[in-house]
Amino acid sequence: MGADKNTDILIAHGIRPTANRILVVRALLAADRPMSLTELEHKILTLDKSGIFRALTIFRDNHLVHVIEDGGGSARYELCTSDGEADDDLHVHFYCESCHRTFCIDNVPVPAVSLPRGYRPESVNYMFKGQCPECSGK
Amino acid sequence: MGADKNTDILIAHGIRPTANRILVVRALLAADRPMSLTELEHKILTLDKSGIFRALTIFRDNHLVHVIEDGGGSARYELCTSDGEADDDLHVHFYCESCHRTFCIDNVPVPAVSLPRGYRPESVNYMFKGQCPECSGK
DNA sequence: GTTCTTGCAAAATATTTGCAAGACG
DNA sequence: CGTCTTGCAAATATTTTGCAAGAAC
Repeated sequence: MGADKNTDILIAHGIRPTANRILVVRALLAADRPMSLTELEHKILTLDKSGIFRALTIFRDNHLVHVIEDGGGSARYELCTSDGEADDDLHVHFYCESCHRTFCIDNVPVPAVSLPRGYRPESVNYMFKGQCPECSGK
Repeated sequence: MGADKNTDILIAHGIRPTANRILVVRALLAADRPMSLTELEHKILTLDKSGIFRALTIFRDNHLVHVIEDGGGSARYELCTSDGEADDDLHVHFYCESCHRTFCIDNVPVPAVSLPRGYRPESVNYMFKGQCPECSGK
């Protein structure tokens, strides 16, 4: 194992741990909610958005991040908590239409449904839209 | 009631039935799956995309269409089958990553979950991504 | 005539790619 | 040296708005 936790995460997923990729992993770890490309761009000032995008693309292909579409017209990325390709750490998300943040409802797993014959699902996304606790009280 | 079914749908939702809006309703009715703005633009040649967009915006505000985000980076619209604002006609959707179509899984309703206190959901979206029957066989 | 709607253009936002220079093995 | 990565720019794609002309009430 390497000396750095973020480095280990990358290596464990078969991704070469370059300096930029470690920055992206760190930013995702520090965030407590799924981040959009633009949000990451503002958070990682030393790295161009195309660099972040390419890192995220690799992460997605190597099952290191989930991609979810919120209702705000942009994709969001969050680190997978499970190892491997199972993607079995899925939980419900909530997009607040007032503050435009996307929350993880960590303790609410995505309920399973069975699909008709022939469909081969590879990922699933259960997303609410509405008012978050902070905004619904205002 | 008016003479035309599409006109009636619009009036029933409190939307003035202009010629362009009737065209958009007709296109949505004719499609058997949720349509993106671009798809509708190609289908309705006589109407500019901003006109379609504004019609869809009104439809959404008046609960005549659902908006779902597929995995392909664009929003899709489908007619609500229920009346009123209940939005209780929700079903699961499936986005095919090969042919980039979005399917309604009509006979699979969205399973309910309970959210933590404070969240005020207004809509919900349960979306699979993967291979559709047609593409998974290839 | 006042309000609503339309068409065109263009702004705003988001995503993705080309390419040459540099880093790495 | 050959491959992978980076940074900058720019091309795409999508969504949204401004505004003047026209239609509806």
